[in-house]
Amino acid sequence: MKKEPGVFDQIYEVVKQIPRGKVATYGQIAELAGNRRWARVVGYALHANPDPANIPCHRVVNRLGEPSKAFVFGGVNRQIELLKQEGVLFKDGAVDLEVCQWSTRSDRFMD
DNA sequence: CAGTTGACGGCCC
DNA sequence: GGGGCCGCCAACT
Repeated sequence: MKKEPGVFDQIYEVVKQIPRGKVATYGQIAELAGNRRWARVVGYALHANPDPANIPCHRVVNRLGEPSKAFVFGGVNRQIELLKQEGVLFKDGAVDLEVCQWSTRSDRFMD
């Protein structure tokens, strides 16, 4: 009985593909998952986060580059600190998307 | 089965 | 410039 890969699974796939030291926005994940309209679904999917061990939800931020309040898994501060440890640049509590927003294309150029 | 919600995004006022 | 509303789709109750 295999469960069909629902929208959630597709989103998880994308999130798991986020390289260390980078972050992605809900909208971007939704788009990579197949539809950018899933932005809300993405939030829901990460909220469910059935496998946080493989789903770096802390690398997922809103379009502002800030983790949501509900992100709190020990403190929003905790999340930011973790990202900083991965090499993510921060801008007054928010991720510097200009530099750390994950891009499938830029990732190729990273070499 | 139907209604409500939801860790968002974008546009309008 | 800031705030509010709607829209999208799926999952949850």
